[in-house]
Amino acid sequence: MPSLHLMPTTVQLLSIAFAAYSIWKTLPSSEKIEYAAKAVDNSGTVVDIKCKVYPILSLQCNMVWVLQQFISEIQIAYHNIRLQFGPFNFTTQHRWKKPAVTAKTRLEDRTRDLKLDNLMVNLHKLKLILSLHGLMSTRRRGPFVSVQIMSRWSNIVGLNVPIGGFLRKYRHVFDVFPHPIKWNICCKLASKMKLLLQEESDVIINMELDNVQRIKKLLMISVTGTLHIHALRLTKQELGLPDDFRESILEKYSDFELVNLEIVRLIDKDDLDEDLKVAEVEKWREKECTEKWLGEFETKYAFPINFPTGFKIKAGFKGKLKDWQRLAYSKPYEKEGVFRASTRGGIERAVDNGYIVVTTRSKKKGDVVKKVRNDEHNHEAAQHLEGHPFVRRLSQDEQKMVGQLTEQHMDPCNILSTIKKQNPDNVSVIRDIYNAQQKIKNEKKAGTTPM
DNA sequence: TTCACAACCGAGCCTAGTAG
DNA sequence: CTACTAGGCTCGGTTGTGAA
Repeated sequence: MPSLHLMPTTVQLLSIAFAAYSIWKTLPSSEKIEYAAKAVDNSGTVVDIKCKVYPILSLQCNMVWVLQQFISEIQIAYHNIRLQFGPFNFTTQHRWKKPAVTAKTRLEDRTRDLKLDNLMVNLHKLKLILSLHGLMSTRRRGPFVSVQIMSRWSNIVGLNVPIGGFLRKYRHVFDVFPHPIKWNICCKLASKMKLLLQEESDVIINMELDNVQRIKKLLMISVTGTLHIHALRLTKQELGLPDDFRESILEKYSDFELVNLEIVRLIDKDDLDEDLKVAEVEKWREKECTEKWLGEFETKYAFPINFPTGFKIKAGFKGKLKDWQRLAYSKPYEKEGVFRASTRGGIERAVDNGYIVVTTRSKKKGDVVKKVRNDEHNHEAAQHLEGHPFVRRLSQDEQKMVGQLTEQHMDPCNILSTIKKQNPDNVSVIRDIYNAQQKIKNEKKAGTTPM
């Protein structure tokens, strides 16, 4: 059946059929057999519906069957009067069902990278297991924990299935056994998993020198030459740093200096090995130049790009990609001069603290929006984070405060300044206060709506 | 028949744009 | 400054499918 938004007449047809059905079902049985009615369509035209609904058997008189009868009759009627959209009814407002953006259409539009999807699923499982292991290792009584106690950790680790099933599912990780004396079910790490954890900690110890190089490179990229230790802590898993990297690396090696408890600095940045200042991508570019005979113009700012399986390349995409690959940007180890980000091809490209920033323009009704949000994208390290909605988010206490101050009829701008006074680190903007007020109002409305 | 996995689907949250 | 809404995103539950 065609979708409604493509067939506007179907909307009218169905609405008239439903109207006819709602009258028909209230009629006594004797009048139901031969049913005649007049329905009025959206344009005001009266449509005669004569329909024989027979035989009156309960099985055949269900809603769908009767509606089918009406629809076929109305189709004939419509054909006869030739109701069409046009000057006759063009002043009336028609609202078509807009194409729904559902998970289905989203999935259809998306190019799935199954490898990455699987990787993320497995990573999620691994994190769950590791957080369970972390909780298990905090127990003092021994190398095993009662499953009953573990079941209380479901909320802590974010487990949404019963713990018993989860432990049984990963038998190679968890060893479930009855306690020899108490006979309650206990759990300990399987020997295979213990070996894996030991192997991982050995690898981390052996990687110490690599980790030193890695942190050095990060500090070289940093515009100020310093890094927050908390930032390193947040990415320690990705960087492969040990838990005690502050003591075992930052304090141990004389290349680093702790400015204070939370900031680390690189000593004698200029005396560093020149090889360290070469990004891996430069090696790839050199290879491209020599192996593919590409010019410097083509490869100077290019990056290796891999598309997920099944990625559909649209017409003109390759050309745009080629243009984008040529856009200049400040390289991470270049400190001299400030580069002005180009806006050629509707795409901006710049390096922000060592990360590549790519901004594509939003499109509306097929036209590219000409507005450039920030023409000077290349800038020094952001001192304020208002541009990032995540850091602007109000805490629960602050949201509560917005609610209380709104009830006291305080102006949003004053609410904002009050919050900022209480918490000088707060980087929220007036927009966030409006949104918070809107949210509170919606919550109140939902509470008063009779269900 | 059971189990694991992939695909599907919709609810809900949040941000930001826009008209008035 | 408010009200409304589009769009992006995540999450959790359900359904379909194929292998053991």
